[in-house]
Amino acid sequence: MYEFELCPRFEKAVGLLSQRWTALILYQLMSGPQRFCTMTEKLGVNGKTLTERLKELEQQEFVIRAVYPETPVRIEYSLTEKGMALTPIMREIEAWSKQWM
Amino acid sequence: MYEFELCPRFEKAVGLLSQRWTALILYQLMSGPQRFCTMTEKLGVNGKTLTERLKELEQQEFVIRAVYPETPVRIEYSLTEKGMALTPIMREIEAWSKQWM
DNA sequence: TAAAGTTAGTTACATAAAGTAAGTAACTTA
DNA sequence: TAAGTTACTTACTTTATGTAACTAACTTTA
Repeated sequence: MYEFELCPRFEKAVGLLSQRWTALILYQLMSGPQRFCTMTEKLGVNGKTLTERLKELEQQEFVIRAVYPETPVRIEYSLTEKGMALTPIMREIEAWSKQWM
Repeated sequence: MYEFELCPRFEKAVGLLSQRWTALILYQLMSGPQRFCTMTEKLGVNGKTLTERLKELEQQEFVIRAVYPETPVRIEYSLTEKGMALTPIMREIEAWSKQWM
């Protein structure tokens, strides 16, 4: 019934960034690999939601999960090339927020 | 209990764009002033949510509401300078989506 | 070697946000 | 005067998110 005249790729990209926490998770990972617990603390996101988001981001190849079988086990999340490519968007948001917020 | 180490302005900006529909509404308005009904049709957003979003965006001075007492009445929403300043962000999202989506 | 600690989650339940569909109000045209 | 248009609002349902306690695997300490 509705006409979707927007570019579907753009809509999909916005849909991704519009999901709560997703943009902040990606931004956080831009400063380097991070562990689960660090991310919950730094972002204030609850564990359940972070689990969901990281799984989605892993499936969509924004994020890689690396397991280091140390003592205790260390699991680190980091950005793929696709994820890294979001950096210019974040830089623009930063620039805008500095000027207008 | 949590440490928020992110720049609060950046967080606020991301929070704005992370709200469902907000980014698409702003993007839609970048192509010029729009009426309520046009926006519901083009975006597929329901009236209640569009009302809420437009009120928020008006309060935060991203959007101006103009009433034209014609027959029938015409109400148009358009971007303020603050709203227009979001264009580079949208352009980056567009560029990214073309390459990676 | 058993208790306590650390890490990365999961589960059950409560609350908040968003969606749907029908309704309202002001006005005009046929 | 009935029907149409526009811009919403309201009541109700569904979905998403949050909280807090729990599990599982492993290690350190007493």
